Amino acid sequence: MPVCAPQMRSKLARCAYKLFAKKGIRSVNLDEVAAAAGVTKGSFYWHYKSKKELLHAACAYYYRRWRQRARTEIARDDDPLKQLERVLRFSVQSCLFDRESRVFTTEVFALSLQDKEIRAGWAQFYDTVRELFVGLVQAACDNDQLQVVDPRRAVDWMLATIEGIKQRAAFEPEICTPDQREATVQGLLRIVGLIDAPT
Amino acid sequence: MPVCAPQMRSKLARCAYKLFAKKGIRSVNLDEVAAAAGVTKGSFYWHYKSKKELLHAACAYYYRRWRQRARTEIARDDDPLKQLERVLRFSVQSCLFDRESRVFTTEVFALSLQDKEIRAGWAQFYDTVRELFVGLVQAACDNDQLQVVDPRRAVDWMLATIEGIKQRAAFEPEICTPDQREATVQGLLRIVGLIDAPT
DNA sequence: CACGTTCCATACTGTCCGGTATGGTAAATG
DNA sequence: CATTTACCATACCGGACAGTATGGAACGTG
Repeated sequence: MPVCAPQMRSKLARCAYKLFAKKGIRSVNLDEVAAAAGVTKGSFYWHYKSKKELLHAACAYYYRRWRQRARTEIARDDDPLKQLERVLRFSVQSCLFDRESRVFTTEVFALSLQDKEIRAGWAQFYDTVRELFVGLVQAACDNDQLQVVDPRRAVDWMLATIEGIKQRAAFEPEICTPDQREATVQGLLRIVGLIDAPT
Repeated sequence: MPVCAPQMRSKLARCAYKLFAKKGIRSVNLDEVAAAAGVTKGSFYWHYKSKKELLHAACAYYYRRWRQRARTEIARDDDPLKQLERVLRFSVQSCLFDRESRVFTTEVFALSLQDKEIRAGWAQFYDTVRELFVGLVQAACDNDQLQVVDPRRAVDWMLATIEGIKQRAAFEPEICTPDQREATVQGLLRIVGLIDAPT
């Protein structure tokens, strides 16, 4: 008995992510997803029990990939501040230039407002991202490259701004240039340093 | 021949907004909207030619109301900086405490990624909001209450952060307190002052 | 009062699509 | 070789829902 279910299962998740990120989740039907993975809907339902389960898998795929890329960026440098800057640059890069990522996250976020499980998954992802950034800021502080009293607070502000920039990028393609990206990274670093002054 | 079409037309838009903002646009059908306005789908189609046209009307309703409220806040004070603070407080208040507004704007934004007209409407609204804030910042500068070299740039950052806070509020109800609101307003003012330092 | 116009209701159609029922084929197993 | 299991295809079902067809009541107008 052949055992290749894991491959096809993850392939379906990957294809689903691609399609969701291109056309929006609601306007992608399961026939398309199955076709993109080279099978039909009948066999799709052998691997997943519903469209929602597929969406979870697609989210997991996206989350995992984000973390991987962030780790890769961190590994490229030893200096804590540079590491922070690299991950920031990667994040801003995604917001400004990766339309698919924008579409996918926007759709997932919209769905999360109506669906508790989607929301829980997203919240958990947000937490890991935050902890990652907090760790980097903390390290830069320990290394005397940054002075931040409340790293978590500062990171929350920074992440909020990044989300907002992602939205703007959807409407104002003119801000999507490498120069803007660098300016944005520097601005974000300034927010980190600024925001935790006592209110 | 009775002429009350305008009333019912706007009533439908209002009810549509309410429902869209509560349950999400995609999960509201026209029967519901019609019923909420006290009519049936048949007569709905006498007032609107499609669901999309209704959505545009609902957006227009939301946009108009936002501007009205902002104007009201501005009218409450003469001091430019206080005016800015008031509009900021109103914006943050919406993000933190008005779940319906969050749902509606999130859904519209998600749809705007796939639909050119929705996007155009949203972009235009964003522009008016930005100009409003720029005007307030400018006035505060002229009044020597603020020093900002590039108000438009500063406002863009501020608005981005506000959008991000709106997202976080959906996941972290614990940040939705009056204290947090005030801290957020002050933090935003600091961003305005900070961000336009030369890169 | 006849007639057109406005506004509304009822009932229907057509389509999209998630999900299911069912059967087939290839490989592993005893 | 018979049988089971893993994996896939075809064909279908049924519900949800946008949009339409049609008719009726109220009111203004000639």
